[in-house]
Amino acid sequence: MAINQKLTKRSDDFAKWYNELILKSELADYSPVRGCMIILPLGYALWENVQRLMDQEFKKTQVENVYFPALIPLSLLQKEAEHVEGFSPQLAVVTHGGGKELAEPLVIRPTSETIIWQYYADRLQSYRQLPLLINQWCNVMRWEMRTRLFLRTTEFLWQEGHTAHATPAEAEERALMMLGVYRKVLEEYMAIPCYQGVKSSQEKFAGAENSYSLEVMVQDFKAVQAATSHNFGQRFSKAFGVTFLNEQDERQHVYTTSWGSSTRLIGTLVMVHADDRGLVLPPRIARTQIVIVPISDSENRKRVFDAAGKLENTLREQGYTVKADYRDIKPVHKFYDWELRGVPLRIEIGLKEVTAEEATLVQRDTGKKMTVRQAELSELIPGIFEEMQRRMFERALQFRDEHTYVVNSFKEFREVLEEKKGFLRAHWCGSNSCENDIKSETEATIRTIPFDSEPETGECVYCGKPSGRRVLFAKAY
RNA sequence: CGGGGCGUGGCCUAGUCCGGUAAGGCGCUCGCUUUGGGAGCGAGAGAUCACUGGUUCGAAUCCAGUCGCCCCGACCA
Repeated sequence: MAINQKLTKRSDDFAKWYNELILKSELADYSPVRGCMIILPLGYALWENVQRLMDQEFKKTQVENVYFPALIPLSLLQKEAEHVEGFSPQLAVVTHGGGKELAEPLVIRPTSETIIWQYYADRLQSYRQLPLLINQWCNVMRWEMRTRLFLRTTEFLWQEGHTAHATPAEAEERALMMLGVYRKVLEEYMAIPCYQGVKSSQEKFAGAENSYSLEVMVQDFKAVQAATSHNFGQRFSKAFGVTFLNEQDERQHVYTTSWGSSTRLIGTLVMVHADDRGLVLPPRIARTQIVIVPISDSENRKRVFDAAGKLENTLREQGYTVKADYRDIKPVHKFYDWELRGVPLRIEIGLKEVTAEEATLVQRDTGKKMTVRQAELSELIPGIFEEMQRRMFERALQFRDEHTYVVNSFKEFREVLEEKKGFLRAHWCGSNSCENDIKSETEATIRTIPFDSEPETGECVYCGKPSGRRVLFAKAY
């Protein structure tokens, strides 16, 4: 029970605030294994909502769900050199089974490209079977040196989509299409504004030809990569021999993509919207959209509770997720409790309201309080939620834009990063060495080369060589 | 793997310097009074003081070692 607990302020200690918030709001808890977490009902409900919305969007693009095993023979992983090199430091390996040492070690999947393309190598034969569009919802493990609840855990839940195409253009189109799906879910449902763009060659996924990502600014001005989409070209199909006969009766390797998003989204949601009172959840993603708090003395309890119950049923019939809180504790405890848990709308109903057939509404994001006639609720609430959803997005967007700076020299780069933090739009010559030097000197990395970055001649902020466009730098989680 | 912090009822902490057989607050259970921004009184349950070894008549406390967790950095979604 998270009653009577005060939260560290964001401005005092952001990391502490974040951890306390996750634990106190009961999104998740620590587990016996370092880096693994227990996702509690509230956290899991948010994940289920993300899952449901995303799954619908995937299916609209003809993607079907599958399930591949969690255990992958080590040798399979080793077939794509760059891929295994990228992942080997992070692998969890099973060496024993049934009390005996295994002939071949099995890795717990860090991602499933290898086992999937190994399988389809023999199944794909004709262009008529393409495109292959599959996705799976599962857990993966990547051994992390440093973990953080939701944002980086050793085991996490995610979806990984995998597609195979007959042409490079189709693969590219699919990689971008799925990035668009992620963007829609983040912006429209989670109220999280995203920068979208392509990763620099050093930041891209192990084995990918091109990686795209959504980059989000959270309240301590750092960047979170919220979702990624990769075009692998023929790298995996060549490593695993995934070929088909095209319309000209020619044997050809397929072009593959993969795209993923994870429970990290929950951490991002928290870091973008939550405040010093607790979670702030957008109405479209909240587990409980409306909480009803009856307020009464013992004399009028039945009357008030009955009215609250009636309201609860009405609102539920209208399709909202509603919780009426009949616990025998002071109303003010319930206020703090549900604020901590981020419920978008609270309806207070006491003798006053019952008598006047009114209801008092309090909006979580602004704290705005208003008293309205109960009869008006059904037409008012959709507007309140729509406005809240829009307001939360706009607020996050404004925050992000206010902390995104255009810088033109390395001196300015360092100063702004040091003093103002946030994202930096700067020219970059495209060389790995400048990227690396900037990283080692400032901790900032190229988060993305944004799609909306207009061509613009300039000089690399580090070496002064010509550059054709600005890229986005930031310190990242 | 480096740097820092911390392990004492479910939670937060005092007690550790200076050894004497575990204390307070919160929460929990029961009863009564309360209920519009963190209520009150009464009764009660709940602890191998992270672990192992040592010193001692006696260890939460001293000594040695081990383990675990969190935070900050290097690796990564």
